[in-house]
Amino acid sequence: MAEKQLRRNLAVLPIGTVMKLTGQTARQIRYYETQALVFPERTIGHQRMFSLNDVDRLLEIKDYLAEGTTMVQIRQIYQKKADRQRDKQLSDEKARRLLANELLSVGGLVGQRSTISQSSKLY
DNA sequence: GTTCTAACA
DNA sequence: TGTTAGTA
Repeated sequence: MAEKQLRRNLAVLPIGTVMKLTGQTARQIRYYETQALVFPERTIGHQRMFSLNDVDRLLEIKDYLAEGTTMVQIRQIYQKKADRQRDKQLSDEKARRLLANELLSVGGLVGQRSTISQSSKLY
């Protein structure tokens, strides 16, 4: 499941393909990048390479615009979404650290017990 | 031939 | 946002 999501983030599409996929002009697509709505990678020759997720994002933007949503509003929507994802990531990391610490302490106790039992055998 | 940046009769 | 100029 995480592998699929990883592939969707692979930047493999040149702007010409994205134009056909989204029906948007190169001018628009580049403008949306300046608005931090999509984040295409760059080749060594500075050419933009978009991922499948970028295409989805562009299609979403297209719908928002069709509904009359302004660029400012769209930017805020994705900004907040990005913030929520950042917070979730942070809380996930915190949870992992807590779990890791618990496992470590349990392992430590087990180690102590075995040490105790071993030492009790010695007596 | 495609894409990029910058600029505007 | 369109379009064009000069590049890479």
